[in-house]
Amino acid sequence: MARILITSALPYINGVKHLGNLVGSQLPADLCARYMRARGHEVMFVCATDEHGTPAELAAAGAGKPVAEYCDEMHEVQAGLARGFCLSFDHFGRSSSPENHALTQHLAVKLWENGLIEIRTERQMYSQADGRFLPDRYVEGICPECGYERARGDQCENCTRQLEPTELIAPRSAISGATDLELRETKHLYLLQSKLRERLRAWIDSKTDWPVLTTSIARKWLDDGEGLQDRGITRDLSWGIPAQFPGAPWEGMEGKVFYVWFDAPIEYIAATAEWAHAGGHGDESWRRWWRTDEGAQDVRYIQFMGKDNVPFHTLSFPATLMGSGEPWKLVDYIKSFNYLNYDGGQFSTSQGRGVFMDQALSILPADYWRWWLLSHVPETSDSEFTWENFQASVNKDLADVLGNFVSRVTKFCRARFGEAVPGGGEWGATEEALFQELSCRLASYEGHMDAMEIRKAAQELRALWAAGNEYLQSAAPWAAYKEDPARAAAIIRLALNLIPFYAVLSAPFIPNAAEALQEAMKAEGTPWPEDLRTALSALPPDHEFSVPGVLFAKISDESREEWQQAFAGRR
RNA sequence: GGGCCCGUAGCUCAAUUGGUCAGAGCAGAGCGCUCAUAACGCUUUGGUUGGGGGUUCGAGUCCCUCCGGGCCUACCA
Repeated sequence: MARILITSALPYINGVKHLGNLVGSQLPADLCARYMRARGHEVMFVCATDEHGTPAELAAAGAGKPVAEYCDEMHEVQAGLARGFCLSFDHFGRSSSPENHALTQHLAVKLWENGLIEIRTERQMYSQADGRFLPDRYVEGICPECGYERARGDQCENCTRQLEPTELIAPRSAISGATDLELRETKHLYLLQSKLRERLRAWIDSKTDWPVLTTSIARKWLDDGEGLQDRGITRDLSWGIPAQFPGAPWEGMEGKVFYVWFDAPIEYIAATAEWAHAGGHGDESWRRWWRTDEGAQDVRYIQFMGKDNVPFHTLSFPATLMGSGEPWKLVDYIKSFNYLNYDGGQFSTSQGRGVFMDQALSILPADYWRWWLLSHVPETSDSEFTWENFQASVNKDLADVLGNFVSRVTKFCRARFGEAVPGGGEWGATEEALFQELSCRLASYEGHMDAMEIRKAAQELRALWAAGNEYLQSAAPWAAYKEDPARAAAIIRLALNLIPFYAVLSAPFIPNAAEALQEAMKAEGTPWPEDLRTALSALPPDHEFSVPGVLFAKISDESREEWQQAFAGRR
């Protein structure tokens, strides 16, 4: 038994996330957590809402609420959606928690003591009308290069030229449109990542099993131009973790908070502390996951995230932990994902294009989405959601291959033998062939899951389901029943035993359906099949069961077309 | 501008990292079965691997070039 620490990139507090966000971190992380638990490993799976930053403040203002209240509400919304999708977090925390305040300040102080933080003075656009400093991309104006009127302070979308906000002609606030912008001096803490460059490089170089996608992004940042740049880790905002020593002011940092990207990954640790406190456990119970001097030396830590998050997880966050000089657990494996596109384009929050988490659950059960999303997860390149493909996958894989298998077996048994596992008869060569195939495919499934090759695992799982149908076809219990009812009983006994077997194997992908199957077969608590023959004899003769209702209803062409229209986006 | 990734059957994706005839699922065609959600099983059609050039005994895989798509470029998160 191993100890596995799993974190998913934190969903930003600002609004309901779409399916592309879900499949890019939380869902595959949940698959991993469920699988690892099923294999008997001790798992700590944490996630949280990422609540700080300018967009949260603006969204709260837009909703006419204090930002704390807005975050309270949105956290509950996101937590509810996470439950709806059966995301099995041990704890779903908040980056605004007291635990994160304390830990973020603690780490900043350590970095300061180690000479890895310094105060720098810089000049930044300030909008009097908005009463706030504006991040570069919140300043809009005319591009000095091409004359495009809606260029942003970081880059002109039209001619792709990189800009400074001060270069814009007729700059205005993207928030209010105010033009009374002025440059003001402001002081900020900078994390001196450049001093940690060689340590980070050595660490990245040691990760030989990481995908190219991950290491190449990290190396790019390490080596591009003048190498890894120091990074400002504070902002002039009111909502956030105050940039101060624990309980004491930090001279020059009055009224400033830490930058959201400094405190967000620290929340991985803090969320584990939140878990401990919520459960009444002592501090040692979370520290054994995160401190290599307090038990975490044998922990395997896996992070899940979209590719846009890679630089922060390969460089900034490790720099924070390394630079503290304290023995914090660093990530062992990063599983990063590409993007999911929607029907020939991108998901768009602003245009309402694509399916969002709340909408998805309002039209179909979570398992349908989980199966499609996981079996099409953008592992190697961007992938594409189409309604036709979704309908075909759900109908074929879930309804026809798995659902119908359960249906035909249980109904046949009920009609011929009643709702209990029939005894008698012998297993022969046909069953031997099935055992051979199942044991081969099971090993392959486990191999793919261990390596988190999710698409391949899904393919293998489907093949395991299909093997049940193949077996029924070749054993033909309906024919055997006429000549030799005992033989038919033996066949059906094995087929019935396949149902809890499938339930256990499928649970990481489709937990609700798996549970329904276990319940119907009265086989709750079935363990992972360590020995195939034992597992397929688990339901003994006379064990009662009930015929489950339709496990997966098919998606009709009418529904598909209706949804296709409904989610195509405004305009 | 710079960097990275991708392009394989009508569709969604594989191909043990340069090595047998480029494989699966879906869709299409044919046959079989009748227990089942008109479900299942078997067989089968379909590819000059985006175009062109090169290296090699051998290229989907490496190099060059062109075409098409995507991502990153550090103050959105």
